[in-house]
Formats: sequence, structure tokens, C-alpha cells
Amino acid sequence: MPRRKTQSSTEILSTLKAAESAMSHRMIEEALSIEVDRATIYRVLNRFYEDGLVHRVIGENGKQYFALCENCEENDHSHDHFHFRCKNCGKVECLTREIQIKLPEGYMAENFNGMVSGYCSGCA
Amino acid sequence: MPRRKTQSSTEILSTLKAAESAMSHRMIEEALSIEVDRATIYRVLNRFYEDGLVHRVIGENGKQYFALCENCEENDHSHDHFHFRCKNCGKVECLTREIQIKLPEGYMAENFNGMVSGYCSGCA
DNA sequence: CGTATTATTGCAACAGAGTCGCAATAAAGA
DNA sequence: TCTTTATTGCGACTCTGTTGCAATAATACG
Repeated sequence: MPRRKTQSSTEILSTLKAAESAMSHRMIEEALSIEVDRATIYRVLNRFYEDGLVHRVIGENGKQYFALCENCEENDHSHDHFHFRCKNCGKVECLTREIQIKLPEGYMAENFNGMVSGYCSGCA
Repeated sequence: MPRRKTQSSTEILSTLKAAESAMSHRMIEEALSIEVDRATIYRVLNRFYEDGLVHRVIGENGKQYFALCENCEENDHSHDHFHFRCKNCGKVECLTREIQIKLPEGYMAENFNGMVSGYCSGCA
């Protein structure tokens, strides 16, 4: 099942590229210059995620946020850093420092999710 | 508005005490020895959370998990550690090491949420 | 102990996130 | 240009979490 380059996926991708921060489905939907069905956005983003094109983070509000992979090695996707979500302006940004988690013997990590929320310098 | 000691809240609390891991609403509901309304469970847990009695963590599945506060200083609740959720058996446990997050100048943290998921030693 | 006050419950209805099946549409390759 | 099939749109659905309101049951107080 090769991937096709559609209008929706192209638009969504460039929206993410233009964004300076991670975006929720809703934010993306509103930022799009064309109308795209809700379900399609979900599907496109999931596809991007499967293909390792974007990161997916879960906020303490339980919502998903997506951001383009930057400086991600093709084979090493364990790019484990925290994200910061401002409770006021809603912006979600990357905290650059990488985090090293050590698990108990025999444990296998598959997914890392770190999010701190609060108020950014502009909203504090 | 003082808190009352009701049958529901008592049961929920002792269920959490008996648990060796963080529990979702659903898990708690099923573990309860008496029937308690869904909404009530949510309200009780939110109350516990407000009172600083329990921690609330969000999984990469977007769901809330609750765990009793242990070794939490009365005034210092910034007990920032990761949790590990096994995708197979569903258990959610604390990773003891504390995490230090340093934010950019002027940023204010209010909420920390760290979760790693994968497979525990029994399920790997 | 009985009574009044009001925190808490149960129920039902709701909101929002995310998913899925299916028929219609539109990329891509021949 | 035609064919194949990945992708879309629509609708319906699941699940988590919340809320309004009347009924219930803790607590305090006489």
C-alpha cells in the first residue's frame, strides 16, 4: 500500500511545517486553507505517525498533539524530550533537553510521553 | 465545604490503597466491592486529586490513571516521576527516579506528566 | 436522640476525541 | 486514456469525562 500524495495530506503537512509548535487535530483543522473532513485529518495524521514523519504527544488534557520530526535519525526515533503546553495560549513547544529513562530489568519501552504544562513567559 | 466520609469515597480509597499500581476509572469501578455510579467515581477521584490525596497521570492512550500519594510532603507535591504502563497487562507502575525539568526563563510549570509504555518483564 | 443543613449521590443527558464501514473520489501507473 | 486501489467524506458509533438537578445521607447542633 504505497502512499499517495493528496491535496489533504499535502496541506496538512505544510500546515505542520508552518507551525512553530505542536498542534492538535482541532488546531490543524482550523489552520487549514481548505476544508478537510475531521476523519480524514485523523487518518492522515495517523499515517504520518506510522511513517515516522511526525511525533505524537499526549497532553495532560488527554488530547493528542502532533509535530514534525526534526533531527530524527531515520533509524533512531527514540527522540525523547519533553513538551511544554501553555494553559493560556495553548502553544505546545519542545523542551530541548533529552531525557534518559532507565527501566527495571526486562522491561521494554515502546513509547515515551512527557508533557509539562503551565504558563509560558508571555502568559505568566 | 468540608469533606464528608461516605461509603463510596471510603471504598474507592481503600481500593486504591489495595492496588499495587495506578488505576483508571474503569479499573476502579470493576474492583469496587459495591456498585458506585460512574459519575460518582469521577467526582470522588477529582476530589481526592484536589485534596492532594492522589496523583493523576495521563497515559499515551489519553486516559487518566490515579495512584495514592506516597512519601509526598504536605507542602511539596512536585513529586515528578515517570510511570510505566504495560500495553499487555495494563499495569501502571511508578518509576522511582525523580525527573528534573528545567524550563526556559519566565516559564511556570503547574503540571507534570510523564509516561512510558511498553511491555513489563512479565509480558515482554 | 431527633432535626436541620448541605455535601454527596444517582440518573440522565451531554460534549468532545477518536475510530470505522462503506460508497464515492481521485492519485498513480500502464 | 483507462484501470487499479489508496484516500476521502459522510454518518454512525464508542469511550472518557462532565454537568444539572432532584433525592439521599453525612455531619453538626439543639
